[in-house]
Amino acid sequence: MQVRATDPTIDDVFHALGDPTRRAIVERLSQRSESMSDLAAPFDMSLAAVGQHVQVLERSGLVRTEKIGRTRTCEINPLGMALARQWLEARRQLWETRFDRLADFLGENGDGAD
Amino acid sequence: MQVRATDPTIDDVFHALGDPTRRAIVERLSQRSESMSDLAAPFDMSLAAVGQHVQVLERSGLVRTEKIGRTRTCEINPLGMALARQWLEARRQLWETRFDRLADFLGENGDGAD
DNA sequence: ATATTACTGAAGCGCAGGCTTTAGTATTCA
DNA sequence: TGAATACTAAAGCCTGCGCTTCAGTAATAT
Repeated sequence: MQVRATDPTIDDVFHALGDPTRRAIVERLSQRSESMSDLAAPFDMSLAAVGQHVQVLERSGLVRTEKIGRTRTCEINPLGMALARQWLEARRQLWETRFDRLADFLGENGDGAD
Repeated sequence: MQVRATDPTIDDVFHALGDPTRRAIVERLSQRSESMSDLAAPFDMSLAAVGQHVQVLERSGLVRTEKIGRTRTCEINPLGMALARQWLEARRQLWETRFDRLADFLGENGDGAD
């Protein structure tokens, strides 16, 4: 297989999570690590297709794989999840800060003045 | 405009966040609410294109809009962010629980036995 | 009333991306 | 050693999606 060495970007992560099949793969692997075939079995598509999804997930830092003998084991890679969480958290903080400043403003000036 | 009444799904949210332009829109709106034209100005694409992105974001519960007179103001809708965060958090908990159980197992059995 | 502004709808174009199939390559089993 | 297993690489198909343009509507400015 061999997946690129460059660090995953936020774009990689969210693009990867944008596909429902890939999210389903992440959901499965969150519960237990699995071989390619076991992972692919429940999906209504070819093994090759699932393999392509796993490659995308690997490049995005959401999944890590290791090949031993002829079977490749897939497991969750926390890095990708962390990146996604950080992005969401940063936006939330910006937005909440703004919201708080508004609340402060209303609290200082408009105290029960209706 | 008029965006559908049905509740946004996780699929809606992550599909919406999968596009870099839409994430950039969310980033801008996290800092300040903006009219359509102001929002679109910095992007290297037509107003219509940005409008389509805003529709997708609205359906996904990431953005809320209100039209007053002829200008439509766009602002962050916390719902979409919350959905995304919840999904990530649920996966993280599953994965961390597994990790902890492994640590417990190693702690109970393999204490300094190398 | 006319012109300008601010969007909105719809049609169409081109390409990325998800899937399949086929044909491999290792690895393990008998 | 030959057969089966577990992937993997590559090519091609086709749909969806991001974008454009153009035409239209409604609100505001002159």
